[in-house]
Amino acid sequence: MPELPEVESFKRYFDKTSLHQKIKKVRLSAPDMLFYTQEKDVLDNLEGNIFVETRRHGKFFFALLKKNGALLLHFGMTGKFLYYTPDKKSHRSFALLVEFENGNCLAFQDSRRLGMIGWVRDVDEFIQRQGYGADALKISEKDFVAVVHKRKTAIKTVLMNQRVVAGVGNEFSDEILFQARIHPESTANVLTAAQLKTIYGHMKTILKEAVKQNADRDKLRQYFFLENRRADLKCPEGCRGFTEFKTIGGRSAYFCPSCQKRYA
DNA sequence: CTGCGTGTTGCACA
DNA sequence: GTGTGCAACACGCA
Repeated sequence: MPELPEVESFKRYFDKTSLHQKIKKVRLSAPDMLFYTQEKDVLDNLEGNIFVETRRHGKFFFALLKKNGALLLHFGMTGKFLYYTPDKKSHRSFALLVEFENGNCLAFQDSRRLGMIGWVRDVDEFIQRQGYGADALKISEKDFVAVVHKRKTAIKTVLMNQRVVAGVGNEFSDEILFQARIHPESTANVLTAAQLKTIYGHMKTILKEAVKQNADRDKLRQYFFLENRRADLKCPEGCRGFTEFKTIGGRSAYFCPSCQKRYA
C-alpha cells in the first residue's frame, strides 16, 4: 500500500524506535533487493554506526548515519518495519535486519520483495542523479503547474510519474482526480492552469490529511476511491453515474465517467 | 486453480 | 528526450 502517507508513517515509527542507538550487526537476507548498491556497502557503513535522523522523498525513506551517508529503503508494495525485542522461541522474517547494541532489532520486512535496499553517500545527490521530481507535499503550485503542463500523456500517468512529482501512487491518483472531477485519461498538456491548480489543491489536501491520520485506512474512509476500488458502484456525488474500471498507462484506474470530465 | 495487483526498473520500439 | 507496453520481482487474496 505504501504511497507517500504510509512512508511518512513508517518514518515516524523509525524515529520513535531506532534513532541514536549503536548498530551492532546488520543482516541482509534479500540481496536481490539491493538498489545500485553492493551488499558490503550496506553492512560496512551501518555496523558500528548510529542513525541520527531520517528523511523522506516521495516514497523513498532515508536513515542518515552519524558517520557515512544514509541507508535507503523503498517499501514497494508490502514493505514495513517491525521493531522488537528478540526472544529465543520465535524468529521473524526480514529482508534487512538491524540489531542494536541495546538488544532490540529493527526488521525491514517485505513479503513480496518489491522494495529496495541501498546505501547512498548523499541523499540530495541521489535524488538528483535518479531524476526524481519534487516531493508531492513540498512542491509549489507554480512548479507543479509548470512540470505537469509539459506532459503529453494521461494526467493520471503524469501524477504517478515519480520523475514528475514524487509520492503519488495509484490509489491516491484516482482519488485526487475524482475530487478534481477530471477524467484520468485527460491529456495533461491540454488541461488549463486553473484545472492543474485544482488538482494541486486536492493533492495537497488529501496527502496532508492522510499523513495527519498516520495513513490509517479506517480514518480515510471518506475518500471514495481509496476505499472502493471496484467498477459499477453508484457514484457518491449523486451524479447518477457508476464507477468504471480501465487500464491507463498500464495501471488499474477507477473513476466516475459521469462527473469526471475528459479533456482531449 | 487461475488471475490479479497498492511499485519500480529496464528493455524494445515508435 | 518522450511515450507505450511488456516482463520481471514474490506473495496473498478472491
